[in-house]
Amino acid sequence: MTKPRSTTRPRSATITDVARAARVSVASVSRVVNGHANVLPRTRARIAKVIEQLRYVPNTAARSLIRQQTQSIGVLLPDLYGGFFSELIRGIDGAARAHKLQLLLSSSHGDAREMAAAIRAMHGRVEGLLVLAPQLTARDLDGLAADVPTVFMNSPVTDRPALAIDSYGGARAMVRHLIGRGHRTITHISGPTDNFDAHERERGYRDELASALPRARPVVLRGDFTEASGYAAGREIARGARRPAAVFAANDGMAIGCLAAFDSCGLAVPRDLAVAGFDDIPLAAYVRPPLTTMRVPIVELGRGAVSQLLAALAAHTTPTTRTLTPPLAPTLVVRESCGIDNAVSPKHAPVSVEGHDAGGHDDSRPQHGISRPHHRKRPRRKP
Amino acid sequence: MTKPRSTTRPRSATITDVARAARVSVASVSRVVNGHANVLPRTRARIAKVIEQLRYVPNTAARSLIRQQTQSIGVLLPDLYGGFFSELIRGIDGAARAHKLQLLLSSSHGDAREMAAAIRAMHGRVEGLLVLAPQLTARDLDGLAADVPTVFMNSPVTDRPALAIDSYGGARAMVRHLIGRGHRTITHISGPTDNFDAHERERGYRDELASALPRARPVVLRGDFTEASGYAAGREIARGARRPAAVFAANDGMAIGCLAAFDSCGLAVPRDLAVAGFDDIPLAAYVRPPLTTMRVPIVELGRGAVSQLLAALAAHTTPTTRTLTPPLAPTLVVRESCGIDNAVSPKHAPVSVEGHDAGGHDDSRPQHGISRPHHRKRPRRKP
DNA sequence: AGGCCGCGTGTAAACGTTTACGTGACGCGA
DNA sequence: TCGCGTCACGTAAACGTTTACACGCGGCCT
Repeated sequence: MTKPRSTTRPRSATITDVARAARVSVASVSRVVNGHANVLPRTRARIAKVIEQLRYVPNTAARSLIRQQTQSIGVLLPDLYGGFFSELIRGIDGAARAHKLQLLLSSSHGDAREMAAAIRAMHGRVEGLLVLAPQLTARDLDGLAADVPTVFMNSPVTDRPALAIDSYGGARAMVRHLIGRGHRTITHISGPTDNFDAHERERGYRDELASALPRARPVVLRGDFTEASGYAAGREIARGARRPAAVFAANDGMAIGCLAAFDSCGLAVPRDLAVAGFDDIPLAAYVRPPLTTMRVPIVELGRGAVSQLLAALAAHTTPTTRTLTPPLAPTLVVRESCGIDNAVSPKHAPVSVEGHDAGGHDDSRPQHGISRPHHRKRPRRKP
Repeated sequence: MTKPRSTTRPRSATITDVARAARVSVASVSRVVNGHANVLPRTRARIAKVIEQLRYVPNTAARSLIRQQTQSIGVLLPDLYGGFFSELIRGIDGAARAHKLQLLLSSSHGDAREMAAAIRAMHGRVEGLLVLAPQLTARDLDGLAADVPTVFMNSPVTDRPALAIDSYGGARAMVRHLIGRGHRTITHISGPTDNFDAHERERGYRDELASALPRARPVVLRGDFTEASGYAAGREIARGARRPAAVFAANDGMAIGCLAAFDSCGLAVPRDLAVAGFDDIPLAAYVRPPLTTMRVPIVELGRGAVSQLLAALAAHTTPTTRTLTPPLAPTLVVRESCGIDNAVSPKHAPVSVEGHDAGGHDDSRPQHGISRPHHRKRPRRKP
């Protein structure tokens, strides 16, 4: 495959090389590199020139070793599939970059053992950890990353720093909305059994239903957050004897699968039944009909987690203290999939009619309301 | 926010601590840690026990320093928005994990200067680099990561190791397909001007059109790979005087935006006109109508790039040699958005009718043809 | 004029590993 | 019994930095 022109790469220049070439000690070079004040201008210039010539870059390992810090944080995710994770990483990456931190990424962690192994592998490489592990129980999490500062996201931890989306409240809000639109029978498509968010959303659905419509019976189909599982659930609903007035899926992917299933069965949304999702992934505004959903501040979740981690690090504390950061509230985004109000023009640009919190606008996420390319913040680079 | 129980974290155990506690030298501890043979079973056991007790983990920085290797690779992406990147990272992450490599991720690099800065920041932290920079020109790329082994993905490099998707060939295949279905006027929605893939796809469109329909005039609307820009282009097409028979968007996101626009203008796809995309992102099968597109082996692209990098590293060579790895060929995936053949059942599960290369199945990507949740490889963990 | 301070620069220790080499004990054949 | 090889283990150098401290020099104050 490759032409074997086997050129052995030369060892790159060290601080000693620079010192020798500039006829100074390594200390002075170090001072110049780190921008300390007490170096004579002409000495500094001479050293800088040599650095340039030799293309010297300080060895990170040596620096980490002596300084006892790595300038990087670790991110552990269960998976990378779907719109949620890329948005989350975008948020984390942005915040990390702003603080000049490198990001060590690791995904696909099923159970607690895999997660523990990944954490061990990061030991010493990172100052702290960001962990998203909704599939782990409180028991699993207990003592998991005990000796490295860690912020858990969307996890059932009670005694460690954490940051979560208010899935429960969001689900209640959505059910309330659906009931407010007159839907009396609402079926829920839930996420994986072992998933904390899935559990919270289902709980919100059940609670709101019980409190607002005490006589209605909850109906739950189990999915796994994929479009395919939503599709399967949709087929089942369409075939079923008593078709519900509305379907509330625990995430947008399943809602979209559900839309596809209904379409394939000849059911029209929202005419025959309503469909709602959760997360407001970027594509939710572009499916047909546009999807009513709960917008989750994903990018903020990432940013917030980084901030919290930095706070813990700055305090030089073992962050075993429970932070009181309130969960991030999702906001209702009303689109056509649940029926459109008389007033609102039904067939126009995929503009979101914002719910409660119109102020919670996330400026780092591509807007999908505005359609002209030149209105966009910055052009995307890849398909 | 946090209860300020300011517990200063104890310095974690070093190899010296272990050696002292086990009453051996550091050398023996090192031997045990690294699984060398020449240590007596009972000594080994004693040391292992102490390691356990002290929860000793070798300091990565020190190890990197002495071994001159970091066990990690860097990944540089222009952005993280959209289904393409998360799939790519999935592929890279999987391959990296298989080789016990850590992943250092950095995104949002607009121009060559930002990219160079990011590369400098990774110097010494990584063994090699994976760079996806379709927005950089050959000039920009020249000498960019000169002293660290690098594999470029989808970039116009000629003298460095690289791995690319055959965007040009894919575009030609898609146009050929559209023409084969009888469409005589085909409009192209292209990607950003400065994007290599966008350029290649447009070139493929133009060339195939010129060769198969010499009398047809190419029509190109410029987008930026976002759904919003596809939506805008779709509105423009719908409003235009001479509506084309088909629209070929340079990626799926724009095609989906386009579908939304047509729907909002009362145009039916594929009845009134056909729409095709590129990439086959997971959601392409779930929009209405399901999207005909070119499936790009994204996960393989990631895996392949890792393999190539490892090969370069193993050879201890400066990989300034041009690898002859052929570009990865996309495969045509025919769905309903371009009209369905008489034979094929039009309204059923969103099954893809595979094009040429039915063998090129990617087993690590969630299948969207199979709808039952328990058929899935593994459950997804997060919304 | 002598002492002191400040400043630029150099020396060397330290960070936590890995590993080449040395050392002593032990077994075995001559 | 002596010599040699093998084996377990220890000693210390090396990796490339940062930084506390030492040092020498010049200028200012008394």
